[in-house]
Order: sequence, then C-alpha cells, then structure tokens
Amino acid sequence: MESLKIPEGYKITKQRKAILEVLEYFETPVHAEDIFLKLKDLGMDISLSTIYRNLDMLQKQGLVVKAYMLNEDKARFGLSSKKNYLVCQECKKIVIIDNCPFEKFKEELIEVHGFDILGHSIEVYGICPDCKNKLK
Amino acid sequence: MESLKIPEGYKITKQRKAILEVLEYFETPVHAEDIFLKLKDLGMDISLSTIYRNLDMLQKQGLVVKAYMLNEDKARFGLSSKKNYLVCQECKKIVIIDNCPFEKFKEELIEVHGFDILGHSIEVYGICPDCKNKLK
DNA sequence: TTTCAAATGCAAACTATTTGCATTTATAGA
DNA sequence: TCTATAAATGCAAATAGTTTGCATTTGAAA
Repeated sequence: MESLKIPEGYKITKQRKAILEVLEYFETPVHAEDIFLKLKDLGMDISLSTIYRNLDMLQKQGLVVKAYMLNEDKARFGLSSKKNYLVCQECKKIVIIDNCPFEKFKEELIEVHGFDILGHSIEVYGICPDCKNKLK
Repeated sequence: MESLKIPEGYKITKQRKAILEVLEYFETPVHAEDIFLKLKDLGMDISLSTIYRNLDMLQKQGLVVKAYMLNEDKARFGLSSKKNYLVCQECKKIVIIDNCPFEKFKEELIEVHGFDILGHSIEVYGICPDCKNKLK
C-alpha cells in the first residue's frame, strides 16, 4: 500500500504532509480538532485554519470526504475511499462497512429516477457489541 | 392520511402546529430558515429560536430527523418517515428514494459487526435529469 | 541563490445554533 | 368560566465551529 500523494500543483509542506498522515492513521473520519490534537501530541504545532484550508482543498480534489454524523454538529473528514459507516449511538464508535451493499442498487436507481449517480454515503446507527454488554 | 400529532405532554401552540404543517408541506428536508421564511410568507411571524427548540423536541420524540447533506454546512430537518435521498450536485434538488434498498442488508450487518441496528441514512449524489439536459 | 506565488499563523469575522430571561399562553382544576 | 402555574415564546446575547484578511514565511522554478 502506498502513501497518499499531495495533488499536482500544490506545494509539499510539512503541514500538508502531516494532515494526510493523520488521516491515514485514523481509520474513521475525524473532526478538524482531532487532527489538531493528534499533531500537537506528536509535537507539531499547526494552525487550525491551516487544517481547515487543507481539508477543503483535499475535499475539492476528491481525496477527502466531509460528512456530518447523526447528532453531531461538527464536520468529520476522512479519506474518500472509506465512506460507509456503522455508528454506535452510545459511545460514538465508528466502524467501516467493508462490503458496500449499495452497488447492487445503483442500476435500479438510475432507471427509476434518471439520475447520473456520482457517489453515495451510508450511515447505519445502532449499539455496538461493547455497549450492549455494558448496558446489560 | 392523517395529520401529524404533537407528542403527548407538550402544549398545542400555534407555532408548534405551524412548524409541523410546514414540515408536512415540504417533501424533502429543509433548513430551519426555510421554515421561518415559509411561515413569514404565510403571514406568520415566529422566532427562529422557537423553530430550533421545536425541531429539537420533535427530533428527540422521533418525529423529525436532522441531517447534513454533502457540501452543506447547515442542518436540514424532515419528517422521519422520509430519509433516503437522491441529491443533485448541480441544483441541490433532493428526491426521496421510496423503496429503501437497505432492509435486505440489515441481517448481514448485524451478523458481521454485532451491532443492534436502530436506524440508517442513505444519501446518493449525482446529476438530476434536468441538469443533465442543461449541461448538454 | 534568487524570486515570487502559494502556504501558513494569528486574530478577527462570520454564521448557524443555543441559551438566559422576561413575558405570554395553554390547560388543569376550582 | 376563571385562575394558577408550568410550559412555550421572543428577543438579545452568547456560543462554537469554521472562514477570512493580512502580514510573514516557505517551497520550488528559473
């Protein structure tokens, strides 16, 4: 597996590289502040606006997806390859759904609604096994 | 089809009734401000905070779903019966997907991840037929 | 090495949403 | 029907996430 590349035409800065590395490190989408805190943990001071500006650029370039989860009021950002999630209502844990069930329905949707489908996002809410045990 | 009821234990105010009526009127999820403007249009002055407070209550009571669409930074609110959407990237038109393809995969997800599934949300992005024609 | 547009950091601005509080209103009970 | 009272409303101020302006720094092309 090779590391993500900064898009053509954009300078390679240590902040930019660090943001991408953090996004690769986290398995699920995170808040801008999570990136800020993780980098601070690693001894790197970076401005939140730099983080937002880069996430915005990466989103426009298609590398990053920005999404709001149910009952959350701040955006999460994640690498665009991973975008179907199971979210635990109790602990907010997020688990990636590997085999996306959606593909099989694409054709059907195209036929019924006449849309050209560019992408999709699925979130499923429930209680994860850990919380289920704790709640017993 | 009967009209939505204000949940048990909550007073019937004209603001509350109006908000529910507007939610019934709109076919797709709307911003708080859309409700505000629609009511103003109808000659009713209502405070935005009243709208937010009621939407919050209705959400907690399960009548309303709050969701953020791709590339939008403000919440939309809609009746909880309708929650799978096709969103046009061009004109932002939102179309409800009637036959939710998800149910068939519920069992599979429960088995693989051990989650108790409480709900889900699907958004599909693309270009609607109208915009497709205009772009030609 | 020099040059300069692009990127960064900081502080201020912005915007959707929430909250405190005084006032109004729905409704249960007299 | 009238009254008492908790709930709901409206307004203005507060909040929080995000964006922006601008001075400074930095990557990379020449």
